[in-house]
Amino acid sequence: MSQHRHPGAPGRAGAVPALPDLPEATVARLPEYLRALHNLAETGHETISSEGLANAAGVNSAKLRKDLSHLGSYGTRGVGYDVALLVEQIEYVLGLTQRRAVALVGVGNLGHALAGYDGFAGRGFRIAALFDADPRRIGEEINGLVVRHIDELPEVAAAEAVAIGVIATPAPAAQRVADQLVAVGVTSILNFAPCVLSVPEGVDVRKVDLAIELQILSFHEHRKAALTALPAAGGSALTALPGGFAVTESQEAIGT
Amino acid sequence: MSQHRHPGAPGRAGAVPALPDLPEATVARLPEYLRALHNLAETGHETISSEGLANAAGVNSAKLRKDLSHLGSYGTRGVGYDVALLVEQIEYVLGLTQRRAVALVGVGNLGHALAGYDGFAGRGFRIAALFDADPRRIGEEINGLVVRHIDELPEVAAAEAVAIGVIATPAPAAQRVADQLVAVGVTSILNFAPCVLSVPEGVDVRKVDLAIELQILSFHEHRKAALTALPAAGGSALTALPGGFAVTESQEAIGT
DNA sequence: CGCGATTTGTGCACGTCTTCACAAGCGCCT
DNA sequence: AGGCGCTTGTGAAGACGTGCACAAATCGCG
Repeated sequence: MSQHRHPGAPGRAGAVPALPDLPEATVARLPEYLRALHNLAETGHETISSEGLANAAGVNSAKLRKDLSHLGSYGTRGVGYDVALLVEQIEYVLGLTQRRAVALVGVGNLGHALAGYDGFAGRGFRIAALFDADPRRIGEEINGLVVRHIDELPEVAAAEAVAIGVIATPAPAAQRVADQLVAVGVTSILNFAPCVLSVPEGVDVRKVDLAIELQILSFHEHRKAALTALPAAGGSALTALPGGFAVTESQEAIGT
Repeated sequence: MSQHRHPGAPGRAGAVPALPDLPEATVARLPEYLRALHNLAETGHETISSEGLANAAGVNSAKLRKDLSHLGSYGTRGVGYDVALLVEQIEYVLGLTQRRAVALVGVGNLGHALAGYDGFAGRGFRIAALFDADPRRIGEEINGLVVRHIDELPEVAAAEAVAIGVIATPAPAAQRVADQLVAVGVTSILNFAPCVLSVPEGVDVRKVDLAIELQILSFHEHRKAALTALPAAGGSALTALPGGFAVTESQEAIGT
């Protein structure tokens, strides 16, 4: 490789290929690749093939190569990818070269856990402040941070340059909190409340709903049970049949 | 509608249209529709148009109609959907007519929060048991459940008919736990540990990684900053340009 | 009873994502 | 130096998901 010195380095090196606009599906996978690469780096690998990285990240190797090709050509044919270089590239593209400040709103059950979760610091983020609306929670200290009242958001957000807001409140409070976050200039929100947020254009919202994940699993569980209960039936016959297949319900303990 | 009485009712009614195989994207949205429908039912709506439900669920109305059409025709033209009927249908398809037993492994920071989260009970699930490997945690009571040692998993899983496992352990322990869950017949796993699990075919794994969600947001944040910093530049010029656009980094507090 | 307003269900076209398969490139060994 | 094996990067094809736009169906009203 002719160019072994940071083709698109984050820091001061001039030649940044700016941001290619990546397919959204690719963006969603990059963090997984990054995690896998960090693991590989710790276990002493200096280079890794697409096959190897794909396995570590749980994806198809062709997909991985296409994903990485969108960032530019950082692999070497016959050898693989330089782990350190790739880490640097992905971190740059994801905007992780600076530690982003996160404001966490809602210090209930889940909020507590998030505030105490140490997985953030190691992955490019810093919880800058905790907020809640319940007076009884104000002043409480969690993991070295004091819980402040949500009305103090404007001052704190400005002082800490908060870029990302995390909502861990009950659903009824979430929209109001979202509005407050948007009002202080936050343009990215991670929403744990089970409700839809409406935000102005330009603000990104990602939603994580634990019950929804379980319900999706439940569907597949239901489906697997139905399939094992009707081993030979060829599908087509099932579509509109009125004859009762009440069986599908009873079968719960699966293959075992 | 000629057939207004539960065309594919869950319970004892015979004529179940079995499970149509839904597109995965549709399955992922059904829980959101379900939540919205429950809200609507509580606010007294008996019927709802695709437009109304789509708004409540945060999706396009055509998409919603197409999704629902996969379950069969449960709407009335000129009127809309019967809320109660639709709830029943979706709950049936998702396999929520029975309360599924969930085993939660790992009662650390996050596990504690999940164990205390009351959003599960109302949405079709029942946390049947808590497990951990740390002897200091065994015996602790959370939300009315006692933490047991992971080695007791086989007995408990059998007694409680556990169908779904939730892994909230640190990453290094996750694969081992997954193996143990699979060994006792669990075929659906929700994984909060930041690592890839390998499981036999037929076992479904869904992953939730908080840091990944933040990193995806970070990317968009990075991109938005880059765009506002280069308002007029027409994209094409940026692709390979060596001239330094170091600006892209500094711009943090967005629009506002 | 018929008509118009309303809303569902869907055919179609388009864009995105995935996967295969292979040429081009690279390093190593002889 | 040359050839061989390995791995990347990508063209092309197919699967999948989305959204428009409209025909078909239903209700309510005159």
